[in-house]
Amino acid sequence: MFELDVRSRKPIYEQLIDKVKEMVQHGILQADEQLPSVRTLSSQLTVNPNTIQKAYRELEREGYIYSLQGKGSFVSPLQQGQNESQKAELRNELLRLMAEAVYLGFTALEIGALYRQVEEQRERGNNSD
Amino acid sequence: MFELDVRSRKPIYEQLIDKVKEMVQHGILQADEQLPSVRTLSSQLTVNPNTIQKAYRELEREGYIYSLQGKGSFVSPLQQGQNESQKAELRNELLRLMAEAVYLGFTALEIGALYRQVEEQRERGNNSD
Amino acid sequence: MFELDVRSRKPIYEQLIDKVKEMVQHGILQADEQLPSVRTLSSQLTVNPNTIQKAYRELEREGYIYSLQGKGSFVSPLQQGQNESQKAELRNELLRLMAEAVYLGFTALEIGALYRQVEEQRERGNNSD
Amino acid sequence: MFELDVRSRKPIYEQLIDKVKEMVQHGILQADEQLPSVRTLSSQLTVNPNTIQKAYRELEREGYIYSLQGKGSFVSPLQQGQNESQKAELRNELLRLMAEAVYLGFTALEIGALYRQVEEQRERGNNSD
DNA sequence: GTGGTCTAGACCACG
DNA sequence: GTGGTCTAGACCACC
Repeated sequence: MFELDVRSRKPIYEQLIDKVKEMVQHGILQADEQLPSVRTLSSQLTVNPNTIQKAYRELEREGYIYSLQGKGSFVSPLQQGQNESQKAELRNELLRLMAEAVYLGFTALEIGALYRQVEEQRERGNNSD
Repeated sequence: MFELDVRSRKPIYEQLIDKVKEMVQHGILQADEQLPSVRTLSSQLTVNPNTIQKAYRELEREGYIYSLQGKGSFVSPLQQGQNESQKAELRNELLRLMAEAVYLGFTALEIGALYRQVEEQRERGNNSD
Repeated sequence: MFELDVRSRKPIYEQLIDKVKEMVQHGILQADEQLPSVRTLSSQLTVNPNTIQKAYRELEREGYIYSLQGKGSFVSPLQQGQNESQKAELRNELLRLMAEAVYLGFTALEIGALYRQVEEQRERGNNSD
Repeated sequence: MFELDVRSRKPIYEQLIDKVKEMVQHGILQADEQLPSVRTLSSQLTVNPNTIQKAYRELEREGYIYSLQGKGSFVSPLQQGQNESQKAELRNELLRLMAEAVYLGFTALEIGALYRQVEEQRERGNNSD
């Protein structure tokens, strides 16, 4: 289900966060769908439970998932228009990366193509409901 | 000249790398212009010389600056069309952030605006020669 | 295990890099085998941890080793056919040294013998699995 | 005459040493031919005289050139079969580089081709006497 | 003067 | 436990 690269320089818990976000964004994980438990995922991925815990906690903080005491973790329904500070931070990151991309020679066309790629993946996910 | 946040979670040397890149990308630092010496910057920022050196070394590795032995560090002239692996990595990062942005409700217009903002800053830098 | 010459003109971290490469090339260190930790090696060699870390970091950059977060450093399995720029640089170095060797009177036979020596050490290492 | 890369990480004096050796090995500089004076070369290359001095001193130490008091520096005639310690050191360097080359996937054919390339350049130089 | 190497030792992030 | 970051400060190589 999740594929992690333990050799990567990126911390495992961050990789896990990104994977879950990606699946939520692509509609692979639907709203209110239950996520695997910490214990299950830990043994499936042969990763320390604390690492899974840390990823879930961060996903909850960012509003991607919510947890019910004793029941488990679930995907949050999309709530657009909130998280203004989160959006501001993301905007800065995007600016930084775009500036670097333009400097390295990316054209407006290439960047536009990246955007369209994102849109397509999103629609494909939504149609498979 | 450079403003650092020593309390940030982002390492000082990375903050410095980003600042220098930004100034190069915006044309604030021009090609072949000399950067402050490791020692000078170290005392200006009250940061250890090794930390500055680490940042400069990474900037050199990424092709943003070069150093002349016994003379100091200088801004590299722009050489587009190289660093293919660097560009591939950047493309992935951009995809990831855009997907997150779209999910959080950014519209195509907003993202286009970010791109135009990058372009404007670049032109403003180049015109101030 | 490793012998260093602290009085040599060659930096300690470079000596260490060369030693590790040699042991990997000769099969003394096998793929996915764990290297001594930075701290352990540091105290064994009575060399500062930062110096060991610098060597390990460069070895990782060159693809000879990889590190698992919180677990340690390990020998990379051999992946031929990559690192084209690395190979190009090496080719130039070899050309330079061979030209010097020929000038100093090395015969084709002697140089061929060196090559066979390399091959033999490699096979001896692989057979001792 | 000499082309130096001041941006290279390799010290200028070493680059100069290599260039002179190369020209001697290829027969471009003939035995007993006079080299440019330190002062001349210094202004031609816009390099510090001390740097040229250092290169010439090292070339003399290695037996590539000799200097006559007040007259200048001259190319040494080839004296094969001497410098045993020099040859031993060179043999070690060659072994080290070849081992790395083989590890990175160089074939015996490729290495043989490098040797033939050296031989050809040598003959071309000798025929142009 | 410049950057490069190294030490001694603290603190943090990750698992 | 592991490696990663940072400081304070010494010494060296290069120009």
